[in-house]
Amino acid sequence: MQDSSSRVKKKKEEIIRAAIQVFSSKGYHNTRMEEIAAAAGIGKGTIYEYFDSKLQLFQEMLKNSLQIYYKNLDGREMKNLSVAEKIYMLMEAHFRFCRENKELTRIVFWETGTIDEELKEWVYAMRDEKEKRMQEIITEGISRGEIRNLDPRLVTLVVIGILGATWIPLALEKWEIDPAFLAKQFTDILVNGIKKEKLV
Amino acid sequence: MQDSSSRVKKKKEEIIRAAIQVFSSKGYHNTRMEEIAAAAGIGKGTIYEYFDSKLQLFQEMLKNSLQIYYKNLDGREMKNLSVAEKIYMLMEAHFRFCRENKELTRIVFWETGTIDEELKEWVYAMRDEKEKRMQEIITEGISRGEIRNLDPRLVTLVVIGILGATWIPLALEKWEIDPAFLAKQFTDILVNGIKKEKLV
Amino acid sequence: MQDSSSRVKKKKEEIIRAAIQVFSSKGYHNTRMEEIAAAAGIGKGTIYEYFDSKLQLFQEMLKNSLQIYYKNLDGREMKNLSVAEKIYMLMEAHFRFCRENKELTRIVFWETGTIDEELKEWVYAMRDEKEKRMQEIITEGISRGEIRNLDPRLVTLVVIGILGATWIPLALEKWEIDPAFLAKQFTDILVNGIKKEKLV
Amino acid sequence: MQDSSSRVKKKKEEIIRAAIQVFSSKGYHNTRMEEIAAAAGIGKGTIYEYFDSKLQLFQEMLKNSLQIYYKNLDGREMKNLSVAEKIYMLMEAHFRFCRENKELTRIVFWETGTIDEELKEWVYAMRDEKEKRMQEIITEGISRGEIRNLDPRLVTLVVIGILGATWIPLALEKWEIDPAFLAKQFTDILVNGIKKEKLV
DNA sequence: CATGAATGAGACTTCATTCAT
DNA sequence: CATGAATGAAGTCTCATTCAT
Repeated sequence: MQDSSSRVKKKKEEIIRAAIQVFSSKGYHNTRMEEIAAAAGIGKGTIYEYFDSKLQLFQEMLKNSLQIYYKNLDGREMKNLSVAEKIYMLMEAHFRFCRENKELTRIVFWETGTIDEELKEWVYAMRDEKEKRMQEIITEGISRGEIRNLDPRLVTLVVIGILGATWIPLALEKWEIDPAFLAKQFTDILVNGIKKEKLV
Repeated sequence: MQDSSSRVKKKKEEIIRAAIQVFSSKGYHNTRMEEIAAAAGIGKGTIYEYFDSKLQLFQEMLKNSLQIYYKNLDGREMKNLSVAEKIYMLMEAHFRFCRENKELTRIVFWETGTIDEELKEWVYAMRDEKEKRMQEIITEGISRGEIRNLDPRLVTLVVIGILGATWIPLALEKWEIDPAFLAKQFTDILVNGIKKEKLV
Repeated sequence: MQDSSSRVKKKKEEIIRAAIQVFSSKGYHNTRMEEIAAAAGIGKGTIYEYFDSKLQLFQEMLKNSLQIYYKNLDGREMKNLSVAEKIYMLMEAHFRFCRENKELTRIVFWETGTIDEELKEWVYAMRDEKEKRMQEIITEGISRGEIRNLDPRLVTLVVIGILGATWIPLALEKWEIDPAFLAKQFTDILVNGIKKEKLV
Repeated sequence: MQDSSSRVKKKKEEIIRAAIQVFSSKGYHNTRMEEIAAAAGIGKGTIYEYFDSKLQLFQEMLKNSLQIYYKNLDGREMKNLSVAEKIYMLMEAHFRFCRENKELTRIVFWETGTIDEELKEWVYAMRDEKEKRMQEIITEGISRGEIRNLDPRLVTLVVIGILGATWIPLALEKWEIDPAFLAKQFTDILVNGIKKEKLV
């Protein structure tokens, strides 16, 4: 039972891997099930043994990818860090992910139009949670006196925006730039802007 | 001649208006020609009197929308303004556009995947030009001593990012916020970050 | 009354002339009503003032063409001629017609697939009558002792065949050959055979 | 490999068989893909697994049919025969084919309008070759002294004409006549002419 | 379990025909 | 009468999904 269950899980992962590859380069609507099957080295019909439909496969793959992405952001211990350090770590993790997982990145940031209501809710919830956590970081920074008294949502939008604008050159073009450097620069721009007291 | 030409132009505009409506809410692939025809209050075949194909209609509509958007950004005289003022005006124009043209906004920022090579070049050229103009603003600011010695591309990405992150709540959700206020806040965050000399 | 009737007839003839032109070069199914209208220098809708439908226009045109063709064959007085002379005259008339009316020729010999049952009957009747008249010539020749005791139908098929095989190079290619010479040769072959030495 | 390839070939043949049936009775333009599918006892989409388009199916079918027809004419050994005997054999083969393969005959002699440039060349080349071989027979007959000094092209046109005029009653009507008898008669007419009394 | 041949719903597009001007 | 813009029926083709092997 354990055995059969894990074998199934393995096969699903293989298919999802192939799906990421094809979906990310051609988009949902221009991808044919046959192409995914070919990329996975299996027969067309086999996909339907593991997924109900094209849409369900796409959504499972998207969920999967988002989990990997968000897990990547969450991975580190950030308890005792300053706001600047937290933002830096978030950005660095994002940029590195984009550079190292171009296909996943495209999936995560692109085709969010192709999702049905149920998944949409889940995706939005995930996004919201991410934003909420970031807002908490900002809010905490304000209350700790590290940050000027700004609307946390706006600051969050700036951070989200930076991430959203930067994945494109990183994942679509071949912008070979050090994620750490990039994060440092953006943090510098942002933090010196939102920091309450400027060092003289 | 004048007459017939302008009648055709008018009809094309009507169809494009309907196309914006439907495409922006359902996306390219989930939109059927029949729906656009219905939205335009005409018969299915009539669209083909004015456009060669679904793709061509989409592309003409996209080009149209982008022109309106970019024209909106360009509209103002900005010669003798400071960098901060220029950024403010840009943002304010963008936010107001997003609030007032939700459908157009979705078109402009969303479905850029569904474009053939020829149009892709045009779209990218337009985007690049926008980025370039922004970089020039930044670069000028640096040389004028208004801005710290930062990589202009990175600063540009922050601005683009802010615009790109903010259209979503403005055009998809009903975020009723004053564009001028929003622009002021973001400019404040950004400019105080990139400003060379900090007030003591 | 007379006036209006003759004006209508004139217009119909103009349209038919245009129809012959277009149909003969593109065939029935690849011809659009708009093309015929353009060739006639009138509006698309005007055709429908004079003809009920595309099919009816085609059929009227075909009938017209066939009448011209058959009239051309019939034109001469052949009472007191020998069989050989009659065959010669028939062939000569046919060949000349083909050379001088290439479009009509293509219509008459080509698209006979595109005719509905009613017209089909008419066309077949016309053909049959032509064959019958030829058979009569042959039969008369036999009874007169000019021709061997052959099955008139077979001889007729040979003549029909010669006409049917020869219109192609004459009307489709540019075979510039004298119709009289051609008719003379074929008549010679048919009447005398191709064998070199006749057994005494 | 062999297996799958031969299965595909078999299926294509089945579809072509159905296509011959439907195309030959309704013509290219009046035939719907669905009808061919129905005639083949398969679904509409299945045809597209084996042929790219309606046109391609038609052309492959036509090529196929022409090959069968021409192969049928070529089949026999004719080395040491007289011209008369060669013509007889050719005609007999043609007539028998028309009687036994009415549908194929209609295809071969009818719809040659619906072919694109590439295939047109092939069809014309095939036709030309057939005419050329016939001309060679005639030319040889002349040089051997069996035939009068006539233009071989004209004699060829007579033979082609006989074949072209005779397939119609054989394949469209139900002319139940012995092909051998028919060929004998036509050969007799052609070789000896129709004139009763030969001048000594 | 795996497969891929078969399927048919569904979308685009054409063009004969209509009808308001 | 003449027109051509508008129409929608009809036909081609695609591709997600099924199911017999």
